[in-house]
Amino acid sequence: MQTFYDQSYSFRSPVTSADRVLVAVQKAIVEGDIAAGSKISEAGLAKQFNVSRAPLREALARLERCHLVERTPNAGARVVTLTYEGLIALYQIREELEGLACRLAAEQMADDEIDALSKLLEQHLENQRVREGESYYQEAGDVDFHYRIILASKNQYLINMLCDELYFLVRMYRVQLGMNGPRVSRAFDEHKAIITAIANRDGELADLLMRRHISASRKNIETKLQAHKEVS
Amino acid sequence: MQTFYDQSYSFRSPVTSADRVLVAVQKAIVEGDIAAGSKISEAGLAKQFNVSRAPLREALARLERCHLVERTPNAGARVVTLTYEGLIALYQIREELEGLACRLAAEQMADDEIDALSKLLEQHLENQRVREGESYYQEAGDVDFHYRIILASKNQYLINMLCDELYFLVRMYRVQLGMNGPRVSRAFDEHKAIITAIANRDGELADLLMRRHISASRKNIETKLQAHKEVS
DNA sequence: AACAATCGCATTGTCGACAATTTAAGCACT
DNA sequence: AGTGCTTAAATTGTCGACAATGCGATTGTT
Repeated sequence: MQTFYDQSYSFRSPVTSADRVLVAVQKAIVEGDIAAGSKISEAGLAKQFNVSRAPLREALARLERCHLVERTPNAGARVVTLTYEGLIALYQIREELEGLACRLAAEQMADDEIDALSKLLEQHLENQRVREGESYYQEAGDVDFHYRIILASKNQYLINMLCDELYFLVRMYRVQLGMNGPRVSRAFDEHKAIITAIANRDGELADLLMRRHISASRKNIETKLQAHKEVS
Repeated sequence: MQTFYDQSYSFRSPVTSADRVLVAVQKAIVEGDIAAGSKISEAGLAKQFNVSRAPLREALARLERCHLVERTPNAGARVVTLTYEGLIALYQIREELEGLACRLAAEQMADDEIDALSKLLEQHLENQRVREGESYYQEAGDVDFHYRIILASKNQYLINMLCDELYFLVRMYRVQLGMNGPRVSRAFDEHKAIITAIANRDGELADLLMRRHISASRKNIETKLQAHKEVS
């Protein structure tokens, strides 16, 4: 599938070995293969990926940039922990920035881009029906949907912040706490409404709908996080 | 003067030599001592600061993080150039995020913090009267004002994005394009109105006023940038 | 003279070793 | 037993050298 990921920094094809290590560790953290809250050993990871510590440290710096690890001088790096406060803080910002992205997209998106996005959504709906219950496709589709709108905003800082700095953390919450049930089909409807608003060049409405969409998504994860806390 | 800068990453006291190089190069870029658009030589800068290339590259990675340099793999780093489009994009985001910060501050700021900020503003007004025309103090005062509100939001991502990632670029536009004239005294009035709204716990109004304040600031710099372009 | 390919130089990416700092284990002491 | 100090191991920060890549000049061809 043709995506536009390469327009953002994190999704360019990895050219250097630091790039390769980055995407690998990123995936490992997001999917929980490297446990949340665990300490990261530079020597250990370097050995594991057959690189020296130099490119690994470069990767760590970028992981810090997208809030997946926290580093303290002379003490090393830890994988972040998923907390209620962090989730709220993260989604507060997403509401503002993605709302803005929608407003800008409604103004700047070309007609054929809107058509393409609309078709993409239909396609996702098909996939969803076929692969009922498998949340992976929904996840990828949702990400793709949000990405396209963000890229359509044409604001380089907005693109950088959302696609490179925040989205991996968003995915980490989703992957590790899950998203399922009736929320999935509702998300589709909300996506459709947003596209309609953009197609009508109604930036204000698109903004509002996106904020609600994200707010609803947050509430869904909130309940999961609550359940998760009660267990542990 | 007691500031709260140490709560954000960029303003912690430099412990490692990479930290020292970072703040030095940051200042040099913001103040134009390293020209905008110029290429950065790793070996050259390393020699200039008497460090090896390792900590310098760490510093470069952080400079990229705060959008002061742009790196391309195997080709090196360039200092960013100040453009009209970049200014608009930057301030679009500031409006959203600092508006949010104001809303959160109005909800979460302690009464004595509000008093302190109010007193700080009076103090700035005094300094402003004494040192008429010198924009440095105004600059520092404005930065301090915005910082306190951002920190009061208690949102770690918001604090990180605004204080660590965007503010150096904002300062670069201000320092290199200047801020002066009647805008200075108006900014004071706008600051006062914002504090009043926060003191009244009116988050919605504080949000609106901050957006307007930033919008006005943007317009001011826009004209400077236009004049600057016509010359060159 | 314009263009293409090749070569050489400069710059960036990576490595392994050393220095500095933190952490924790061991020991003395209360 | 618990607490504080001392010391050793482990980890991070830094360095200088080498490898790989990109850029520019030179040369040869049309």
